[in-house]
Amino acid sequence: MTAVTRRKRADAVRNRERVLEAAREVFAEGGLDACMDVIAERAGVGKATIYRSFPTKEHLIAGIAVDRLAHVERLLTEALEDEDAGAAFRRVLVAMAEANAGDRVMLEALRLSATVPELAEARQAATAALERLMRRAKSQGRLRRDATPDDVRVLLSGLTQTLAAEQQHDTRLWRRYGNLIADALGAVG
Amino acid sequence: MTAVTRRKRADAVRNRERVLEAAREVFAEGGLDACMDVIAERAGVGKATIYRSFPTKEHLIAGIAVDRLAHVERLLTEALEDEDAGAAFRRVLVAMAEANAGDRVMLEALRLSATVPELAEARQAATAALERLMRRAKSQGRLRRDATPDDVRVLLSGLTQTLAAEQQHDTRLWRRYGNLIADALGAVG
DNA sequence: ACGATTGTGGACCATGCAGTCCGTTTACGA
DNA sequence: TCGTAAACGGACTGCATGGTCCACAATCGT
Repeated sequence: MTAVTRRKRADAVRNRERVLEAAREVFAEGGLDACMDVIAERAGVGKATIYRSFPTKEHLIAGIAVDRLAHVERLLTEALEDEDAGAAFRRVLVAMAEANAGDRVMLEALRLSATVPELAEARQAATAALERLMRRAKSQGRLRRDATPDDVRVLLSGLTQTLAAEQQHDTRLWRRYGNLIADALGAVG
Repeated sequence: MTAVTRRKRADAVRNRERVLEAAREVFAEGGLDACMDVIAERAGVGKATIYRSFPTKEHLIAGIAVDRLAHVERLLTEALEDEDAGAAFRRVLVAMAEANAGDRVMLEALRLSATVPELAEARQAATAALERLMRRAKSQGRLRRDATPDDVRVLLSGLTQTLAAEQQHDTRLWRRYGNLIADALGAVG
């Protein structure tokens, strides 16, 4: 019963990273329907190895989404420092749209937050940050008063799915749509 | 060699209609991933019967999309009669958003227009009508000059996929987003 | 250096689904 | 009414894919 705690083996850690990276790429290219064999191959790893780090495909997807959400939250938190909340809001929207060029995973994956608590938590945090930024922009009269974080999610998510499914990689296009959405929500900036 | 032309059997015609109706319902509820067995069951028909009218699943989907596109084209053509093209444009957008509540098929199906010529044709016609309406709205200064029919498609399509996937049935919500998109494109009306 | 233990990979299994086959049934025309 | 050709339905096939198993290999603590 001497519970000797051994640290995780080096190859295991390395492979987990490789899998995540490969999954990001493959899902970005082919959507969430991409199959596990392809990811394993791209990662240069057996299929079973994936399942040692992620119990199901959904967990793998959620893992990626959690990372991206954390990134978005960081963006939002920084944006809160900006004097001009309207401009900051628009900037974040455009940045998110740009970042999602070729990455259709995150917003599509949010439906898993019912299944994966870790994801639900990350989502909660990001939403809260967005909420704060939007409140500030409204108080400065730079945002439609009835605009909600959910509006952002719905409009961006749809945009992402559609453009990504069409293999659209032109960054200017994504930036343009980011701005259109900002316009829709009445962000002056 | 006496080529006696017999008219199609009544049950065949009836079943084709039933299949289309069932497919519309099932796809609307579960998305295009819904499987053929379910559609057959819902239509009260054997699976093979579906394949007698539609050679592949894609053709079935395209069949539905063609109908809807024809409807949209009618809407657009009527809208062209309106004095105020800006208001008419907004009205059509909202109508399309409303009509797509619970029906995620049409815009998602457009990618099949490469495969099914009939669909490509219907799409072409609808796009042309939309183009005319938008040109008119621009000339009246009621629409952003850089707005394109493709913008409408991308924004609406995304919206549809996202809201429908979330089983959102509140019509007011769809109407609201239709208006948001109209705002994004600078439709004054 | 070496044994205990953790990790690996690819063959394997189970499942779900698009599409086909064929013996049976039904509508049409005379 | 009756013969025939068209239509039917559900069992069946083939395939793709998520997930598991286990004999073997790499790693870590001593």
